[in-house]
Amino acid sequence: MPVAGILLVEDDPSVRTALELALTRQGHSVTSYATGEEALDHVRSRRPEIAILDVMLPGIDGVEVCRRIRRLDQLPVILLTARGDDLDVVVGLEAGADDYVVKPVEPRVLDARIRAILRRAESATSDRISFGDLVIDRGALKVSLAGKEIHLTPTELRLLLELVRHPGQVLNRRYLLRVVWDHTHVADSRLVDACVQRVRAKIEPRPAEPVFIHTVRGFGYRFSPP
Amino acid sequence: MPVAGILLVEDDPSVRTALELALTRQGHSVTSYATGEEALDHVRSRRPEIAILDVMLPGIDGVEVCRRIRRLDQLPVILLTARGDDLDVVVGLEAGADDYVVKPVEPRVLDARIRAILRRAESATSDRISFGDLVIDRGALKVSLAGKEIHLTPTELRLLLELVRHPGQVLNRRYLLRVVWDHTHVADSRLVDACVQRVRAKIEPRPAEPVFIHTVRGFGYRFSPP
DNA sequence: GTTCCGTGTCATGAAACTGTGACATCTCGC
DNA sequence: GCGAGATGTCACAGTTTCATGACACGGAAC
Repeated sequence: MPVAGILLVEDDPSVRTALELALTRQGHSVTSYATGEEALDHVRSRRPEIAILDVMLPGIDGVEVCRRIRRLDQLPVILLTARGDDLDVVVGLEAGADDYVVKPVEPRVLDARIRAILRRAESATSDRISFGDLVIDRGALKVSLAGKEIHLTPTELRLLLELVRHPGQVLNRRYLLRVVWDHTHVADSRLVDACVQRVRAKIEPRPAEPVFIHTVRGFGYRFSPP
Repeated sequence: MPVAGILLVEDDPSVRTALELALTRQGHSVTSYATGEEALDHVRSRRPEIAILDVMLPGIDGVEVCRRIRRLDQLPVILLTARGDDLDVVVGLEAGADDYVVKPVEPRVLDARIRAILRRAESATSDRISFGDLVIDRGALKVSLAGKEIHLTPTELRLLLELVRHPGQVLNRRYLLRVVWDHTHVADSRLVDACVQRVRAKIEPRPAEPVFIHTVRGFGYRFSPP
């Protein structure tokens, strides 16, 4: 795994120092700033591999920094949001963030997310990803199973792609509703379940015993290759 | 450290046997083949955790096997190359190998490389913590003991995660009721105890003498690794 | 208009989960 | 050793959660 050049933006000095220290210990090379302006300069001149932005910043806030970074570069971005601030998540993802992490964050968790995203960014050069018989072509938006092409509807495809984006991770229904469907939906609904069933019916050899999309009772669904 | 399912491909029977024996002794589970074709079949059907490929093979050579494995899966690959053959190394890394080892190889060295790569692969996708034999993956919401996956129900999992979040600290029943259950529960019941008992039954080798979740009489429970 | 497709909702039944309370067992102070 | 209080153990039924299939609605294609 490559040692990453990380750009960290966090205005609280104690949090910033703590994170910088922790990430350095994990083997990353970190540069940190307190404001978005400095960070944007850094992106332009130094080309870091990944940016970690606190959402609440003086001056330009983290989401706006994320948006401007997107205009400059394909740099992966992780947003740090205050606990339970759902709105931030929606806006952040819309601004093009690759992931978000709720503060206070454990260094171990942040490190895991960084590595996952870097790995994802690495493998994103090839638009095709395969899990055994299942091949997903993200460029052509085509899915095939054992060489045979499978037709997925737009919603089904978005759901599958979102699950595949986080292989092995459990994604809960609220998150899926927000990301796969648009913003405001009734929380209590079996909509996600129904869509998962539809995808399973198409990609699972035996939908009753799924090998790709697993149900995690009480939490959500997890994509993990057989 | 997890016991790895290793796929070994080496056409020289004496080298193959020697390596297989050595790796098995180090605690790995090894399957070996003499040709790339058999190996690819194995990857498709059995999903090993890591592949070790000799570069010089009859039929499809090791580098090509590596390339094809890459198309199938994100499986880590170690290439075995003959001494001093620089060209192989470059080609091998281009084919997507994670590491290469020069023959003749000392089992101890090979084992170290294997463990390093597995550790990397492990921490790359998910955040997990381990306490001895007990491994808790908070991203995948999976718990395993001595490599064997353990199924916990939602409440059991929430309880365990809460205890693990505060290792070494005593958490009282009122606190656990509030955090793990929804605050609307009577303080005086055997609820917490029953749930702790259920978790113990699953993760403790000998539930009667717990090594993970300890009872602190009069106060509550404490998670502390053995 | 009609037809077809995509999608959200709902009813149903099966399976899994969980609170409860009775009772057993343990621990500690005496 | 005894007793009281604390904790462990267990079974079971009510509840929750999910899979499944049917259905209705709206929009796009024709």
